[in-house]
Amino acid sequence: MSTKKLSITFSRLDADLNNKNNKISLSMVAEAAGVSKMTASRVLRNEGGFSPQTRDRVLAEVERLGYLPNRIAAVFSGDQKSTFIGVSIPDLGNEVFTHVLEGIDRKLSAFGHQTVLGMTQRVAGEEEKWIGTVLSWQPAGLILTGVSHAPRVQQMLEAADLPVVEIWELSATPFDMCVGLDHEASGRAMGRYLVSKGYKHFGYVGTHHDAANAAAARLSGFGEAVKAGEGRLKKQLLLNDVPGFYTGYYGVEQLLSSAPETEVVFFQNDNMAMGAIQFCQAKGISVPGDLGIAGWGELPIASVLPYRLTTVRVNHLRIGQAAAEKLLLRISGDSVDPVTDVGFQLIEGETV
Amino acid sequence: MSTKKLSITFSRLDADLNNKNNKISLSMVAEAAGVSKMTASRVLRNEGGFSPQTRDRVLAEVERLGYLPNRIAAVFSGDQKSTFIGVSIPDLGNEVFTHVLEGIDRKLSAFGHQTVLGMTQRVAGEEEKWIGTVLSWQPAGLILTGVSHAPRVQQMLEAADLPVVEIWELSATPFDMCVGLDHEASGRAMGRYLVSKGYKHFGYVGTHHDAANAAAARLSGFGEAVKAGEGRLKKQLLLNDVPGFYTGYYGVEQLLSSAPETEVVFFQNDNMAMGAIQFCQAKGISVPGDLGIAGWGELPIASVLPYRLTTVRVNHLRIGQAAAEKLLLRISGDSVDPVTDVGFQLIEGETV
DNA sequence: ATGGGTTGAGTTACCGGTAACGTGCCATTA
DNA sequence: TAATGGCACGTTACCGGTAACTCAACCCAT
Repeated sequence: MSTKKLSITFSRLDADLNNKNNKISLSMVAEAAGVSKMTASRVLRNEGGFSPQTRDRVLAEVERLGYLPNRIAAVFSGDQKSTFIGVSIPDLGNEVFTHVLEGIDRKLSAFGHQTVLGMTQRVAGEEEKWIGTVLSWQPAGLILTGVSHAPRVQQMLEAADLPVVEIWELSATPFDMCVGLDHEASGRAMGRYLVSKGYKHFGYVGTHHDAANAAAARLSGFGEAVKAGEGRLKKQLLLNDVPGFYTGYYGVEQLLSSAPETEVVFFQNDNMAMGAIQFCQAKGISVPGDLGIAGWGELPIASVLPYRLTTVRVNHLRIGQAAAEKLLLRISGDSVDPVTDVGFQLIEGETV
Repeated sequence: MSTKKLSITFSRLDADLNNKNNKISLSMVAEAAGVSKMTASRVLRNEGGFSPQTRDRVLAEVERLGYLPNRIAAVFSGDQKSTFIGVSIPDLGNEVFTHVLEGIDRKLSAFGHQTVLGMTQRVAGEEEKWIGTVLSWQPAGLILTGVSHAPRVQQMLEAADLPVVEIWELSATPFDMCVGLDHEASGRAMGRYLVSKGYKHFGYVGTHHDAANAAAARLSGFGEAVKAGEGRLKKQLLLNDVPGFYTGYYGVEQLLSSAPETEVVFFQNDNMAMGAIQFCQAKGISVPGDLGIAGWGELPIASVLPYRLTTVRVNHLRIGQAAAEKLLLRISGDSVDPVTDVGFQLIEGETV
């Protein structure tokens, strides 16, 4: 009996004096409720092994003291994994990825996970650095944009041994799991469609920025289809700038001045295509009469046009959701189909 | 000497057998390098108190074993704060906030912090729940959108005792710090401008969604200016939908059918204004001849129009950057001006 | 030769939780 | 009645680092 009292006294000192911050800890709650912190822990995790009265006393003290659990400590002690999911996307300026991100975060947060953002690929080597940092926080999983990573990234991911979803591009041999679409096929589809429309002289305007690999794959598929259709891809313009309205505007201007015989231009994305349309309006070039214009990615913004933009529809939100779903399934131990192809859809608009 | 060997042997057992995951821990590195883990810790933090030879041996083992530090443990042991910054924004669908977020993340990541995303305000009470969760991760600071929070949120923030920046709206008495603009003044400015253009019959179309308080403040300022200018704000339409093209399109249709005498409409944002312009084009209503249209927020997308949209320019990126800067300053202990007004600028376009 | 400061370590205790195990107490049951 | 078992807790040890302290060796000045 006397030992017990001594123990309580010590516990009080421990709980009240030793916390550096003035935060309420579990032992303080436990002490206030007159139980051991293990019992308090059991109550909070609803693990069983306590009486209703004890439960009520503990919960009352939690409420009264405004106790907030320290998840850092819990992770540290427990299963060694946090509820963080690291999500790396190249850029938020690109509207496409904001939709992907939204899809991801909606799904993740619904299941008690937190998105830790990483805007990488603006600078080379940034992804590698970011992955190192985020791994040091013991995340439950990662979602990475793109399928090509630095060799050291591969190593780190293997060592970390956690679920990883690569999104945007598709890979037959993903590192772990993969959600995206066949960009090359989408470019090919657009190429074939434009060939079928009778065009002979093709142009392409894109950038070096962005998820460049995916765009390059689209261009490759496009070029292939054009060649197969006896057309000529006269000019491929790759600007060193972000893909947006302005790059589209000036890109098409530049392309037309060096290859005026171009009949139709395929753009890296809808934003650029719309910049081009604005250029044509400003210069009195009729679309599609004088010049055909095709975009990629079907942004809702394109609906501002009085006519429908010819483009490729991709369900961005679904990419994000599917990626998050795969990750959650893997985390909960279910077996998961490693590759999901969300596909694409050619939108036959009125600009070609 | 024999004691030391024993200690090493024990340490090996400890390091190799006791780690649940197969991860490399600091003690394993230390053991491999033949030093204590404290020394290894000193080397890794470059804290001094070790010889160059020891340093090299430790770093070599770090490299060889692919050691990744466990920040969770470090935070737990050390100063009890992580490098996480919780960022709550209402919605990524709204392009405005993606720019804010980009500004935040760029700045934060440059200083070694991680953005933990929270998409709240879609559902009431969501913010409160999110704050509880994110606080349990011992973040270094928070950035919250909006200045009105649930009472429990106030309590939790006070208890957590960390830097908080409220963004978007301005508050004379912020919880801690504040970056934004005077939405009411911006609405008033637009109202005055439209009055000065000779309009008498005004309309407004917005939504209940979104950072509703800010939009409501704009409407309030707008209505005040209209009244002061002897104009009449005939119709205020508040839709229960997300503010975007479609809501703009159908909103203006609905407004005109119930108040056809309206001469000019102020929209909650540029997206809606552009939807309205599309409606007008489709219906043969001349802008600004038959109907004036004004937006808010100056989205780059508005540059697609052959004429410039009358709107209010806000430097979204700068809001994010300024918020991040304030937070970083506070974290590093500097004194910070609690309120930053990023201002706004009326863009006199060609749509009124 | 002695004392004091510096240098390069090692030792101990602890952060706030949780897993694993131990321990009274009471109700059953053989 | 004694053995048994389950319930409601308490104890201990530990996660992977770091702060604070200790300690031996060495250098230099007295």
